[in-house]
Amino acid sequence: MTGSYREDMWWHGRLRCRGYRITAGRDAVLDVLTKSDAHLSAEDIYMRVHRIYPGIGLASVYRTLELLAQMGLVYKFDFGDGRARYELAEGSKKDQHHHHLVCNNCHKVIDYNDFIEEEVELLKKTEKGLSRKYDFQITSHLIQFYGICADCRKQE
Amino acid sequence: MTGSYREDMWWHGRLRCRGYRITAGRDAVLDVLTKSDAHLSAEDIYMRVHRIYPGIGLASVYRTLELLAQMGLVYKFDFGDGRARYELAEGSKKDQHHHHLVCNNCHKVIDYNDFIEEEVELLKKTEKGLSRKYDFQITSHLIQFYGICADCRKQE
DNA sequence: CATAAAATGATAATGATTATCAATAACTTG
DNA sequence: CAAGTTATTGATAATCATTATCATTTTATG
Repeated sequence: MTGSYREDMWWHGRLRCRGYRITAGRDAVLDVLTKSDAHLSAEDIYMRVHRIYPGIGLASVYRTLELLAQMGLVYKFDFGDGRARYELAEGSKKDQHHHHLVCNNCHKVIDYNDFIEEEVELLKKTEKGLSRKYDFQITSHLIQFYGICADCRKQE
Repeated sequence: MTGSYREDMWWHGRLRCRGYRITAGRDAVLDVLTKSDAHLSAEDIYMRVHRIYPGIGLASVYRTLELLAQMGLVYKFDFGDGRARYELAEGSKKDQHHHHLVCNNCHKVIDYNDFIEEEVELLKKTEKGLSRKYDFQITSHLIQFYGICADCRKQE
């Protein structure tokens, strides 16, 4: 009944309609991102993609991630360990909106979605106000908390 | 009447009590940070410090900034242009608490403090809740909005 | 299938940040 | 205040994530 609709192909239209082409490498990167739930670096992604599509080069992974981030399909984060981390934007998957708790010591990241409704509500309002006041077209936001995780506190 | 108290020496105690030494280089870096109101990169700071204290090396600027950030006297930001940006933590100066609006295109940064009271209030509450739930000692937070500034929108 | 344009892989280049290490300066103690 | 201990420094080499280059291969299209 569902015809030829493929759940894992939702991004094809998004790419196509902007003139980008569908390639095996891009498919593989998105596949890895869809199936992983955590904060992968470009190299993490490269290694995972390499297993299912050995032909891919690291540069293409970077290029794809850059493109997807530009399009808003992927979020790019800096958790302070010297390399960017990527995750699929929500809306595309089971994932719910969440923010991050980052350990300044071991750089571990905890996802949380407590208080998210209130946060998002306030952010929406703030966004609207800032947009008008500063004539700025806001497309996204970032909230993170920093500190020391339980494990790191024990060790000292 | 104010005796020998020097407004520009408030950080000496903070360093001393942790066993760090007061040096001309550190003084100069803090001086530059205190007098500047914008988002300087390490090299920006190096160049400005170099004018008043030519002996300093770039590595020392990096080391000092790292130290100050570690101590919480300085905030370190990533605005997406490939280099870290630093500003003096508030509390030390005229500066008021503010957050940032970052242009994804030209990487310009606008400071704002509209809605700050509400934001801070919510953050405080969230912080408390997260601390308990995840056994995480939170020391700071980050909020940024991203989008396209008015100038960049005109140009396209 | 032929064509034009986009995308790729391999790799060199870039550039911010860090590590190294001998020399120097800051604090401490007598 | 001199001597000693140790943190700090400057110069520079090393690191390493990310980008640029470019000849070659793929993709989409008619």
